[in-house]
Amino acid sequence: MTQTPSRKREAASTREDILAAARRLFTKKGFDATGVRDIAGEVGINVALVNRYFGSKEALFEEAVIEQVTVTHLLDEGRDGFGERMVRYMGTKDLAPDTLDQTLVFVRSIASPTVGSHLKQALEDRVVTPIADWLEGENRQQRAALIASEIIGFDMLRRVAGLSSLDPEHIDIVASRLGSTLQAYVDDTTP
Amino acid sequence: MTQTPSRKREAASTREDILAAARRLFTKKGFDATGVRDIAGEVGINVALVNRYFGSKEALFEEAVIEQVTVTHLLDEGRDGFGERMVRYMGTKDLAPDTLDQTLVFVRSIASPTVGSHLKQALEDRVVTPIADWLEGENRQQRAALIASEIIGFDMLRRVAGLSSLDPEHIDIVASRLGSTLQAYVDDTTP
DNA sequence: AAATCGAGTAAACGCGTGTTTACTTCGTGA
DNA sequence: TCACGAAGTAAACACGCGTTTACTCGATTT
Repeated sequence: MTQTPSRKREAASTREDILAAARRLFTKKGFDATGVRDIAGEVGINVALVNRYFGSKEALFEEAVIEQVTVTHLLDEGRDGFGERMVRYMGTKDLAPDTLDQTLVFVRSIASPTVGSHLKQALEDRVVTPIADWLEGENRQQRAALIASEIIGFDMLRRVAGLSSLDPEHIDIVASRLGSTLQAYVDDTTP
Repeated sequence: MTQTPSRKREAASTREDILAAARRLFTKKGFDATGVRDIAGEVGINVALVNRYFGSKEALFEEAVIEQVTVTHLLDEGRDGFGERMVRYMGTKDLAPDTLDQTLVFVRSIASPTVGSHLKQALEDRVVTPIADWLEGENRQQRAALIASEIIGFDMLRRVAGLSSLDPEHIDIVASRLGSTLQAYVDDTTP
């Protein structure tokens, strides 16, 4: 009597769909505020499949987010002009991204009792330390931490807190100021 | 048969105790991760009293946290030497405060579906705008937003993410760098 | 064509949450 | 002194969460 409207029936692509939906929702609302039923609903599948494929919501976060955290692609273009390049990249990002966004997911999940510590570890191991290794000179770890704090702080206030004075239309003012600040940390020159 | 071990029976001081415990726990774990039973347990009262005195957990947060957000006391000493003074103040704060800490409660509650928007409004109205009014020259709103982003970003990575390279023992290196960066925003000089 | 095994579903479980209701206890003013 | 109102308690309510169990369906394989 009750017919079951079933899905595509392709394990691999279903898994990828879950990962994609998880990245989108974790980015948008953070780990705690995102329910597994939200994710399943977005994909159009039953809730049980999430735990079937990933074991737990926490393990899904690990694979969908933590394992994707990287910063090396931003360092490839070298140290020259890093500051302004970085600010322009960060300052013109879309306010409502539909893919994994590292700053947003970090800020919105860092307070989570479940995955907060994992995010801290990822920040140290996969963000700050690679930046420190990429730098030259002394006090690399501190300078790398300061570079990260500037970028995350800026991105947080613009896109999470929604401060309109940091909108892209004012990007030129911001880019020259914040950009030269970052560059000073990169070059190890006192500004 | 069941005797009820009752409390002090003083409404005013009980209310204050709830406020104090709420500030401590909201600071430590954020709004969503703090339960009303946690707060009541810390005070040593029944859960029902929280809603009795404050109406709801959200209203309690409003009175305990939002209404307390201010930045004017940091601006009283004037613009000279603001940068280094600010960094030394921020950089030596205790890692586990037992009182309301604005940065911690902000970062740990900004993703909350319930109070996140209230915190954004408070940041704009009670932090950034007062700083902007305190500044001189052009582009005050942007410079104020950048000052706030530097401070919050630094405090976030040091105390929320727990980056050890930003510990107080390295405060001198950080203070001269981040301090002069902040001062440049205050003085409106390109660094 | 029948058997098989994995993809997908439906439904419930146990738990914790914020909130509310009904009751008990105590200090105080007429 | 005694009743009245406020302070506090106990217990349940309704709901949403992550997770698990039992089942159905359907494509592939022999």
